[in-house]
Order: sequence, then C-alpha cells, then structure tokens
Amino acid sequence: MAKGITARSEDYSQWYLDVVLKAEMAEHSPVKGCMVIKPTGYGIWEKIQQHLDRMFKETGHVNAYFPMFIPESFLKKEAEHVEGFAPECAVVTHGGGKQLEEPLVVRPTSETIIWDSYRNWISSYRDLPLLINQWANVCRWEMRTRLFLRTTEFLWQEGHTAHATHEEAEEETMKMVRIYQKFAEEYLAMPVLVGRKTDREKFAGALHTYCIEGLMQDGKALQAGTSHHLGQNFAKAFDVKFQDKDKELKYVHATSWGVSTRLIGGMIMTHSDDQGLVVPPRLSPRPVVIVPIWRSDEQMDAVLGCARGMVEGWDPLFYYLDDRDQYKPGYKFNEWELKGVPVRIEIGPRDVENREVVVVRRDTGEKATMPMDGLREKLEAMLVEIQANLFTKAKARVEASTHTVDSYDEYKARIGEGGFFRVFLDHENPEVEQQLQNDTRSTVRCIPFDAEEEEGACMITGKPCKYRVVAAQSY
RNA sequence: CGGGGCGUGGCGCAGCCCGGUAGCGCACCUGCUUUGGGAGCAGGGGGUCGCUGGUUCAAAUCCAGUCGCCCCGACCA
Repeated sequence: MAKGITARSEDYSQWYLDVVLKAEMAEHSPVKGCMVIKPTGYGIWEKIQQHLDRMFKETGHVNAYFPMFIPESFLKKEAEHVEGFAPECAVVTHGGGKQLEEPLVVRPTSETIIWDSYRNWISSYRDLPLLINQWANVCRWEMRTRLFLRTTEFLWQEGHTAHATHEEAEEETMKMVRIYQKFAEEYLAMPVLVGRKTDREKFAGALHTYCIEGLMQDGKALQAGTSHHLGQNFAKAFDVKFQDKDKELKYVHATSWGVSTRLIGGMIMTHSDDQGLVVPPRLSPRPVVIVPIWRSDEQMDAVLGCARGMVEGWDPLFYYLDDRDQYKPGYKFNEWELKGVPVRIEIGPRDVENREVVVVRRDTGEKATMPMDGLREKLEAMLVEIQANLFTKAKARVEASTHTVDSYDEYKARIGEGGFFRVFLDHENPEVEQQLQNDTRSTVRCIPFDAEEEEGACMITGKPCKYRVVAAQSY
C-alpha cells in the first residue's frame, strides 16, 4: 500500500525494517550493528525517558552518572557476571597513542563500576537504601543486530539500588518490574506478561530476574524490561559492607533494573501497520499535526491565519502546524501517516468558511468533521481514546495468540505459528530447557506471577508440575 | 561462526555475460504552472564505479586477493 513498505503478511522482518527506515526513526551507521537515531525516533525515546524518569523519581530514585570506561579487572570480580558479559565486551587497549596499562571495557552494564563507588558511599544503615538510576549508553558486541531490537550500542536506563535486607531488595525488585508493567501498558499500550525468568535466562550474577514480556504481531515474544535481585553477590565482590543497628557489619543487598531503546522496537511491532508507524499518543512528541490546504496566496494567508488563531493558547508541544509551502497536502498526509502521528487535522478554505476542520485518526483511519470551537478538548479526549484503543486491540491480539497446550507433539506442531504457549515444563531443570530450545527454537519466556495452581505433567519429562509457564519463540 | 545477498552521484537501481568517453528513477537547484491523498513541464548541478594488485592500447566490465555492510540461523536486552 504505502510506497516502499513491504506488507507484514509478505515479509514481517522486511516490513519492520521498512517502517524504521521510511518513517525516519533510525538508519544504519557505518559501523556494523550501530544505528543513528533520527529525530522521529529520538523524540519517542525522549518521551519514554520523560515518563519513566518521573515514575522513578516518584518512587524515591535519583539520577546520577557513572563513566562508560570500566577497568577490565572490575568485570572479573563477580564470576557469573564476567562469564555472562565478557564475550560481548568492547575493550579499549590504547589511549592517546599509547597502549594502556590496563585495558578498559566499554560498559555492557554498569554494576561493577557502580558498586566500586558504592563501597565508599555506604558505611551505615543510615546510608540505605541507596536508590540511583542512570540514563546511559552501553555497548554489547552482539553477533546479530537489528535496528532498535538489538544494536551494538544502545541507550537505556539502569537502576542500581542498595538495601539493608534481602526483603527490602526483593520489594524493590518487584516494585520496579511493576513500574515497567505499568509503563508498558499505559504508555506503550503494550500488554505484557509479568513474571520471573528461569535460572537459565536470568541476569548473569543475579539471584533471580523478573521481567515483562510482550508479544509482537508476528507472534514472537520480546523481552521488554528486566528487574534483577542481585542478593549480596556484588556487595561481596566489591566489599560493600555497612554497620547495622545491631552493630553487626553486613553485606549490602542489591538490585538492578533496566529498559532500553528496544522498547521502541516493541512499540513499532505492537501497533504499526502496512501504512507505517503508529505511535501511541502518550509517546508522541507532538500528537496532533495540522495540514493546511490552499490554492492561491490569498487562501494561504486566510487558512494559515485561521489555523494560527485556532491554536492560540494551545500547548506548543501538543501540535505541529505543517505550513511548509514546498509540499502539497497529499504529500504531507502520507508523510505524517508514515511517521505515525496519532491525529491529523485538515483545514482548507471550505473549513475556514464553516469554522470547522477535518480530523483523521491514525489508528483507525476514521475521518470526522468537527467545529473549531471546543476543538482542543475534543482532540484531547480523542487522544485518550486512541491510547485506550491501541491497548485494547493489542490485548485482544495477545489473548487470541495465547495457547494452552499439554502434549509436546502438539507444542512442536504449533510453536511455529507464533504466540505465547502456556505449558507444563520442568523449568528448574536447565537440560529440559536446552532440549526445548534445540527442538523448537523456543524458550521459557517467563513464569508468570499470576500463574494459577494447577496440577500437570512436564510435557517433556512428565515430571509433576504445580503451575504452567509461558514459552515462545522470541526476538 | 555457518548460509545467502550487496558494494556504481544523497537514496534506490541498471550497465558487467560479450572491455571502448557512466546511465535511469527519486531527491536537489532555477523558472513557469500547480496545491482537499505522494503535482506537471522545461532547463540544470552532482559519481576516484568499496579497496589493492594483475591482464590489456584501453577495465565499472575480465582475473586474483582483500575490506565492509545487509539479510537468514546458533548467542544475547
């Protein structure tokens, strides 16, 4: 349909790539796996940052910034951590033309450099909890990359907190995954499963990992956010102790949690269509675009004058008046559709005369004529409705793609069609998971918090299970 | 790391088989006409053909090598 966008039904990954490129979200940089995030994409990231940052601060966190270079030796202090991350680290060996005495790792995540600082920041129970977040870039040398979903360098936030007790750290870990859930559902309009990762899938160096997991339109799952309970692993590795009320010297309990620019990929694959991007209103930098229409110069003056009068007093970031003279209206309609602006307003000479405008929704394509009086209130209500509609539609899709399966044969036969599969699986046995992956290229995405008690037999080994887990093929 | 593809104006491609002054569409610049779903006409600017070497009077084209990127899998947010 739209020029240059492959239909989803024809080739889903090509569609995704087309949308990212044609909507001018991002482009490939000269370095393998790296991307240039263009204004259309970066504006959405800024909205993500704004909303999340507020949610973090409302729950008592503050921002700080730690350096991107980490001494190689730091990474090695936590055994599981280094094993998990060393293979994908970029390492700087030279600086200022000289070989460095110790190579520097470009952070793949910041636990080590942060806990090295925390050692000096924490000495008493009065210093706890320490609730810090940072917005940063990180670097992971992945073999296979895809714009937004997995890039060599990506942007993210990483929270790193320190607590006096296991229980407090657990509470924090849970609190943050719930914040991610809220953000995914209420802002990205992306329904997610919330639960715990299996030991095989958990963060390198964590006791356990909680996650939110989305389901894309092609039926593949996407890990969209993780919250880790790190226990005392990093405190021990970096010797971070505090003196408690009982005078005892104790190791600190830690958490870390993060979401990345991958959320933008998730947003695209949750809502966008064959016409291009669809941006949920709450993530749109300017959710309303006004396209004026004219023939003559006099009409241009009249229409633009009327449009400018109409938006007087509106928040400048609520709308964009596209008064560019070098493009015709049809071109602009297509451009803004491609870029996913939630609502478009058309205003021409006829409308000026009638004191009305044509309003078009990106999510449904519906056109309606509305009076200029009281327009802003109507638009605001419409944006709320679009936001809700996107979530409802996505939710229905995920529900329709969630299957309950009991036999491994049926699982193997159906896993290729995509979707979440609720199954009995002995997820405590890593070999079972490995077999699942070998046989079906799928993994346990999460053990849902809301899994109901249910008696059943592991579909691979027959071992009795007390609840179902969710498995899927994933990005 | 295995499999596939591609490197030619900013972007997308043709030309290569069969060597002979580098072409098309879009974009860009100028002018006129246009403007309610990607405008038309006329004129114009812009390219060491990824890189290195070889063959040849002559290489985008043939030969050898090399580098890079993209896509599909195994690893990962």
